[in-house]
Amino acid sequence: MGRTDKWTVARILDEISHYIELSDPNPFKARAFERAARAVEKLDADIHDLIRTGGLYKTPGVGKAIGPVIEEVAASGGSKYLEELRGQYPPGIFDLLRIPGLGLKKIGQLHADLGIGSLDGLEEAARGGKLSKLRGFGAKTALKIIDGIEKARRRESQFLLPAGLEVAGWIREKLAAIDAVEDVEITGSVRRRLEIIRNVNLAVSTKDFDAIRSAIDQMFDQVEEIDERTVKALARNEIDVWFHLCKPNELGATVLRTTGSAEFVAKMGDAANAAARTEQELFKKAGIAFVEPERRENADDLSRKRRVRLVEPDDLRGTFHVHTTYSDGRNSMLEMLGAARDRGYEYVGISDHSKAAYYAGGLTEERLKEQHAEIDRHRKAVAPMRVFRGSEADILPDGSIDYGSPTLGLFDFVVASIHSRFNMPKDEMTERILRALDDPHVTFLGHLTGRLLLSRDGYSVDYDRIFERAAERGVVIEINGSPKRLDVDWRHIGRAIERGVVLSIHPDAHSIAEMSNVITGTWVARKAGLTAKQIFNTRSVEEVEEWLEARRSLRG
DNA sequence: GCCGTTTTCGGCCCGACTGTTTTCAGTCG
Repeated sequence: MGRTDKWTVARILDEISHYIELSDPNPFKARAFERAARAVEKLDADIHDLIRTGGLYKTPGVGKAIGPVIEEVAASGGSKYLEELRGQYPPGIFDLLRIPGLGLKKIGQLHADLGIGSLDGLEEAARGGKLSKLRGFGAKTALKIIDGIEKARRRESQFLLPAGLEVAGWIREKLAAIDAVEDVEITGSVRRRLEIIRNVNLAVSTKDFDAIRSAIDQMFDQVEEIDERTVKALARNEIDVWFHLCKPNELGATVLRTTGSAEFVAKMGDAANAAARTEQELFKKAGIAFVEPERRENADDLSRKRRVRLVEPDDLRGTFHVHTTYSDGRNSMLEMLGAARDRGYEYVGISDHSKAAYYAGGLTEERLKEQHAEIDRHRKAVAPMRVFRGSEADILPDGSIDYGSPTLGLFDFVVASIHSRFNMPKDEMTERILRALDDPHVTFLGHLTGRLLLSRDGYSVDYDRIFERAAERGVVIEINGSPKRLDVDWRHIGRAIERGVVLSIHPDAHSIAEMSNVITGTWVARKAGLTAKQIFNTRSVEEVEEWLEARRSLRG
């Protein structure tokens, strides 16, 4: 058995905490497991070493009940206590959390009183008027639940881009190993880097269709033959995978046609069917300059005479908006700085949450001092990479920036974001953000709408007024590369550029792995047709320092 | 369940909102 790491331990403690909250009236018991999970995540020492040296029980939050659970998980990889809890509930019980307004307390109540443990069961009870019998469940709640279930069902056939990429990459690798396969290309909305996808598409060139079909049959349980050249299969994570088979000299056309979009392909006309082994060759034959897949949502780019070189991840020379364990990040300051340096960055901006973001472990002024001292201690170790001290500071309901003036003056940069009071009317929300943009401490405007793809709509704001003001005040607007945010939406970026806004690609990283969110972020910029020059963090460290210095002089 | 100490129970982390209440519980960030 492999060595259990601290993340496994934390995950199990979190799951136990969830189960406890379902049934235990004492909220502090569940919270104790959660706190222990967070404490384990933040451990510097190896968990096995800690147990051996007796340090485990000195960890704050670990006592005589949780301690043995951690020891068991570390030794065996599992927990009998957790197994026992799992046995008391149906396996899909936590699916119900996808319904807005339902938390663990209410889910526990639904299960205890009505035996509900799945979306189907919940829907039946809600439609049958059974919920009103429960304490705390009224008419509005029943309506909200029915609405929530409908939304959840619609989302069942939609996936975030990374899920599609993972499946597509895995299948491509398997297919490429088959002798009869000449070539295989990922196509469809995944190739267009659309933020939400419905299926995965692959174009497979071969001289032996039968061999490919039987290989696909062996790879999947559910396979459906649509026609002689098209096969549909269901991947493990429920994504539909379409295989488009073709002869080698048809690959160019098949890749083009199955990449889409439909509008783009239609505009290509007969050229889309030309014989070619690659797409590049097909474009050449048609006398059309190659259009990047990200730019094929509509046909506009086809008619352009010249193509611009779209920004690429390697163009980024640094980034901002990186979290650490000082607030809700999972990796330490040094680990995150190391991750930035490993990407070859000239600079990185650390920005943990501000103190109003209490739930995210926002930093008090005291902790801020400690953080700045730690940054100073690490400067040499990560040189020549430059470290900027920042904050992801809350835009408070009145549009002022958390911390206020003297403290804000300590930062090299500020990412101003909204984390509370999401449901303000559009006008008020717009005024709130406009006021934030007026604050000379603000360098970047963070995730503009606060949307969470497939789970939460963003708040409504007047984009054009925001873009105008940002341009006027010289505030850079963030492209948040987190795959579940991708905020601002690429569809709005053109309007920002027209008004003179500068954009910057940030990972909003809460772990080392999430530093690669800059890549997803770059795709957003590419979909909007942006070049490296239009992105703030393609600038050199000297240029960025100069810009930040100029901003500082505005603070008066 | 953990913690601390005023040693053996009582407190534990916030604030707004919503829908259900008639004084509050649950959700959410």
